[in-house]
Amino acid sequence: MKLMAIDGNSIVNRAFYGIRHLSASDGTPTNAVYGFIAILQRLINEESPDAICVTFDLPAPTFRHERYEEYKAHRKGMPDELAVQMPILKDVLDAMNITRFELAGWEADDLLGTLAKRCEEEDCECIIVTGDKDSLQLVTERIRVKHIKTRGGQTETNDYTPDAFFKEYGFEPAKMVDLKALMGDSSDNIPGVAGVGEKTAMDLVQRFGTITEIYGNLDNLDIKETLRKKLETGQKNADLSYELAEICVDVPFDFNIQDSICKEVDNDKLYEIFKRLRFIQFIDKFRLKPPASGSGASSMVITAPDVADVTSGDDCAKLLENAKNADFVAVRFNTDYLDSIAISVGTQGLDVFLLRRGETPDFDRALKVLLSSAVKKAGHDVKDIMRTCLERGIDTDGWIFDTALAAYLVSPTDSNYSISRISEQYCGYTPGENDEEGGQMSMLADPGKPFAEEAFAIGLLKTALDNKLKEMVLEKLYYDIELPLCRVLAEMEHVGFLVDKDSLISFGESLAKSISETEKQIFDLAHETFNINSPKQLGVILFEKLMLPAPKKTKTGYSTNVEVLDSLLGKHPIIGLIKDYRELSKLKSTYADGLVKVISNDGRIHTHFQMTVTATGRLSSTEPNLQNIPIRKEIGGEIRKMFVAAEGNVLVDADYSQIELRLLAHIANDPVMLKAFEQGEDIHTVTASQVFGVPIEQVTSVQRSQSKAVNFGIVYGISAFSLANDIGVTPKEAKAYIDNYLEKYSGVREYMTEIVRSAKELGYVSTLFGRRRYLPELKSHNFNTRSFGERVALNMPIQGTAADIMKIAMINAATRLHAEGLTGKLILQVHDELIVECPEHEAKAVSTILRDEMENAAKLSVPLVAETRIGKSWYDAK
DNA sequence: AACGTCACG
DNA sequence: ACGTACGTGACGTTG
Repeated sequence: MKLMAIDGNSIVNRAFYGIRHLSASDGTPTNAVYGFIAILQRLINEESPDAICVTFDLPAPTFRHERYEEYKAHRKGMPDELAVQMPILKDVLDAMNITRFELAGWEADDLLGTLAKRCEEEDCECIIVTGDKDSLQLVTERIRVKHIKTRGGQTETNDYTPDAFFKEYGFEPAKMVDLKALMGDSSDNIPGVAGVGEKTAMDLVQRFGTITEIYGNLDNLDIKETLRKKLETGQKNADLSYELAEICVDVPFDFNIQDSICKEVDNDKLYEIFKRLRFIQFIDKFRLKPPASGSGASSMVITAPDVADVTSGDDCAKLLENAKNADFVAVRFNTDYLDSIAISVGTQGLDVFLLRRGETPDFDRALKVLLSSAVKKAGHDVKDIMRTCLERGIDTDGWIFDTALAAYLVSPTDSNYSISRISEQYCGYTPGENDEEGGQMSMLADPGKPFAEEAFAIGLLKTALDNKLKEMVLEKLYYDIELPLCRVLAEMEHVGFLVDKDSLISFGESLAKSISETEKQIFDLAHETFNINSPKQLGVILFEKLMLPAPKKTKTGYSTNVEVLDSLLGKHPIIGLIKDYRELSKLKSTYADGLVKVISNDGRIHTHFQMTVTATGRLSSTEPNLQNIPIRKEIGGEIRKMFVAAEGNVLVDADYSQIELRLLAHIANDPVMLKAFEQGEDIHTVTASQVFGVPIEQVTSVQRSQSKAVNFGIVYGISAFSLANDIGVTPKEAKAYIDNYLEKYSGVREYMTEIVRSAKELGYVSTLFGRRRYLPELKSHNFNTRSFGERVALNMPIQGTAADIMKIAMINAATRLHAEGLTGKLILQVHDELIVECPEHEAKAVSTILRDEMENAAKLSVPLVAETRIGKSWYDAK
C-alpha cells in the first residue's frame, strides 16, 4: 500500500507563483488551481499511489476573527487572487473524490507528520509532497519526501530518501529540526540563534549532532569563542525554535488509510467545474464526458449541425443562389486540394452543405462561383486559401472575414488559433475532431462531418468575433489592413524569390571544405576529436581539459556562446577557430543546405508568411525563414548574392530609416528628438552629443556607437545592467548614460512612465492603429515577470506601430504597382524592408512608388524616410 | 521535446 | 535582493 500525502498549502503556493495568470470566463483567477491539478496529475502518473490525500492549514478560530474565512485566507499574507482560489481548489478535490484534511489549530505539516507516522506503523509506504523543506525531518525508510520546485513554469521534483537526504545535508533527517533550531527560518517566524546562519548551523549539526548534544557539551566543543558566546546567549531561543520547528506527529484526528484509497472522480461535477474554469485540456486528460442530457441547460448549448450532401444539380443551384443572396456564408475547404467544400449559409438554418468533387454535379463550376466575388465569404486562414487558388490559376475574391485573423487581433499572444480552439473559446461550441492542424486532413478523401462542423463553427465565429472587434475598436485595423493584406501576402508567397541554386550548392561545398579544415585544426589543438556542435562536449574540452576559466553557466552546464568565446579570445588559439567553425557550420546547415532543400521546381523559394504569430503585429516567415538571411558578417553576405532577379529583371529594395526611433519621437512627442529628425540629423550622433554633452562635431565614434546602443535599449525597455553588458561599461556608468538621456529627452521619460501606468490601468497597450496586446504580466507577483511586462509595455506600441505602417505601405504599394500597369511584384518583406522584382525598365518607377508609399503610409509629426536601391541580387540592392 | 546557439529586424 | 533588453525561426544535440 502506497499513500501520497500532499501539503495543500505549500503546493498551491508554488502553483500560484509559478504559473502565468489564467482566469475563468467570469474573471476569477485560476492559475493556482490549474497548477495544482497539473502537478497532481503528473505525480499520480509518476507514482501511481494506491491512496491520496491532501492536507491544509487551518488555524484555531478566536473570538477576534468574526469573519473567520477571510482571516484564514489572509494570514501569512495570502494575496486575494490566491485566496479566492482556495475554495475552488477544495471543490475540485472533492469532485475528484480525494480526501482532504484540515483541523482547526493545526498546520498542514502536522497533519502530514501524523498521518505519515500512522502509515508507517501500519507498514505502508508514504510519500509526502511539499514545496517546503521543513517536512524533510519526517524522512525515514518508509516515508519519502517529494520536494517540488518551480523553475520558469516548469516543475521539478526532488526525492528525499534517508540516503538522499544524508548526501545533501551530511546528517540524518531527524536532525533537520536541530538545524532549524539553530539557524531559524524567517518565513516561519522561527528565531533561531542570533548570529548563526545556514553555514554555521550546518557545520554544527554535521560535526556535533543535535542541540542536546551541542549544549550538553558546549564548553568542550572545538569552535570559536565568539560562536560559543552566541550559542550561550541564544540557548533559550534555540530551545524555543526547536519546539516551533518540530512537526507534530500525534495530532488527534482519525486517519485511516483505507478512506483515502483512490476512487473514481465524479464526472459530472468535475466536468462542470473544469468547464467553468476553462480547463479544457483537463477535461480531455481526465477523459470527462459532458453530463448526461436532461440537466436543463441544453437550450444554451449549441448542438452540431445536420450535414447535407449536395448530390443533385438542382440542390447545388439552389444552394449557390442562397449563398449569393446571403449576408455571408461560412466556408471550409481542404485547402491543399480544393476538392471538398463545406458551406454554412447564414446562421438561421443549422444545415451545413457538403460539396465534393466527383459527387456534386458540376463541382468545378460551383467552386468557381463560390470563390468569386458574387459570394461573400468568411473563412479561416484566407491567405492560404488565396495562395492555393493562385497556384491553381483560379480567381478568388469576396472574402469578407477571416476567423483566424480576427481571433489573433482580439488576443495576439495566444499560441493556437485552430478553428476548434477559438470556437470553443468564443462560441462555446466544439466542432468534431479533425486532423488538419496535424497536416493529415488534406490526405483524407472524405473529410466528412468534422469538416462540416468546422464550417458551421466559422459561421458562429464570424458573428462572435465581429462583435469582439467592434468592442475593442479593432475594426479599421482588421478590415483596412489585416484582411486586405491577405491577398498581398498570398501573391508574394506565390511569386517567390529566385535563387541561384547551382551557386548555392557550390558555396555549400566550399563551406564543407573550410569546415573540415577548421575542424582538423581544432582537434589538433584539443589533442582529441569530439563533436564541436555539442555545447556539452565543447564545454568539457574548453573548461576541463584546457582549463580555461568558465565565465558563465547555463542550466545544464557551461555556457559556450559567442559572448563567452569572445571573453576567452586571447587565452587560447582554439577559441578563434571554434568561432570560425560555428560561423561556417551555421552558414552551411541553415543557409546553404537548408535553402537548397526548399527551392521549388520553378527555381524559386516560396516562403510562408505567418500573420498570426507575433505578439506585436509583425509578420513572421517560415519554411524557410527569409527574414533572417545573413548580412551582418562579411561571409554571410555571400548568401544574399544568391538571391537574384530573373533574367531581364532587377530587384528594388526599399527600407525605412530608423522607423522605430522616429515612432518613439512621435509617440513620446519629444521635442529634442522631433527636431533632430525634422532637420535630418543622424540620430545616434545627436543622442551622443546630448548624453555626453559635447557638440555634434566632436562626437567620437565610440560615443556614437554607445549612444546607438542606448537608443536601442530605450526602445526595448532599458535596464542599466543590460546596457552595461552590451556596451562594456560598468552598470554605474550605464545608469549615468540613461539618466542623462532621460534628462535630455524628457518627452521619452514621460512616455515611459505614462505608458506603463496606462498599461496597468487598462491591462493592455496599443499601437497608433489600435492593435492591442494584453499584459497580464503586469499583475504578476514575480518581480521578473512584472518587469518583463513593463518592458513590453514600452516596446510593443513602437514595434507594433512600425509593423502597422509597413503593412499599410505594402497594401498601397501593391495596389499602386498594379494601377500603374507595372508588372513588378513584391516578393519579400523583412520588417522594415520591402523587395520588388521587376523588369529593368520599370526599376525607376517601382523605386519611386515604393519610396512614396512607404514614406506616406502614415502621417506623423516626424518625416518617415525610406531609402531604395536597385541591383541584380539582394546583396547588390542593399 | 527541450535546450543552446545564432541568424535577422 | 531579485536577473535583465524587444520581436522572431531553424538547426544540431541530448534525454
